[in-house]
Amino acid sequence: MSDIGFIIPTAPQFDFQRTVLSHGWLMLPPFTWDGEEGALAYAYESAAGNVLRLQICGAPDGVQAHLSDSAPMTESLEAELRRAVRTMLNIDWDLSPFYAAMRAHQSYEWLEEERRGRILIAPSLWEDLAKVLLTTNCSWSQTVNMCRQLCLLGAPHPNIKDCHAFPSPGRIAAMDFDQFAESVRAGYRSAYLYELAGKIAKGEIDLGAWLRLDSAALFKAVKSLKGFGDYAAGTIARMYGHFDHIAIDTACHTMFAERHNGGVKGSVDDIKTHYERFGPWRGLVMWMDIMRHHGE
DNA sequence: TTCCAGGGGTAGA
DNA sequence: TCTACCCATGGA
Repeated sequence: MSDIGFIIPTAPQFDFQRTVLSHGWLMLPPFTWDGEEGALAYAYESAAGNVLRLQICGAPDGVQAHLSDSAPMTESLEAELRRAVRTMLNIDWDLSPFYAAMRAHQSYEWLEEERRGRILIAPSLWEDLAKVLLTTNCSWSQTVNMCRQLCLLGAPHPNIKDCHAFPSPGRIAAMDFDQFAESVRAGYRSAYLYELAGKIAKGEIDLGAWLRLDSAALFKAVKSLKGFGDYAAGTIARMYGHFDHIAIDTACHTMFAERHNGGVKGSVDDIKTHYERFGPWRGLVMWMDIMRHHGE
């Protein structure tokens, strides 16, 4: 038990900042990112129903986490928070086989050198599903806006203004649909989101079981949800450690055209064919290509 | 005004 | 399986 939080040791290949910056998730509440301090914060709703502001920073040979709102840290809460941090940063991924496989390919040395490949996710699959749905068929700025509005429906922090946890499925399911849709302003996506929340709340979907599925089964399960197609299922699969699908969206098309296809837009089959050479790592290589391309 | 963004559902061939 | 057409929203 400690008021200053705890440290989770990490393997040498782990890079906190690279993980946080692995995609746009750090911009979506209840995450906030302080780039100058290198601190990631997350409004976390504990199993006991308390909303806490969890702050996570890089530390020598590990990551350090603490509650920035002086909330008391009990032993069981610390265990819960440790699990959440491990999940969010995908700390338990072993990327050694990925780096080893990529040594056979030219122009990808930077992956291992820069310890890239680890991806930031939410503490719950429900939250990631909801967020991925909010990336479909809209600009990124709209995704951020919709997510912000969605989060306002979550349980509020007791003494930090405008700080809410991500809304639980039950919290959404308990709302009137029209009120929900008017709050989130997610267009036709609102119905898909509301339906998903309802199914989880009623126990018709067990996302805990989904976490134990293999790549093909998880992909299929996500695609069975309304509003989730190849892109969304591939994105979720990638975030949960399965890289044998390519999540093709406009960002992928743009990157592929400019980086691999002489500025000409390629077909979906062109893209799939190009990445086949990376076998089970193809989905991760494609995403790293996007991130690399984006950073240039 | 039209187009489009980290797409996807559906009807009809 | 493939193709149109439709879907709410907000910024350009």
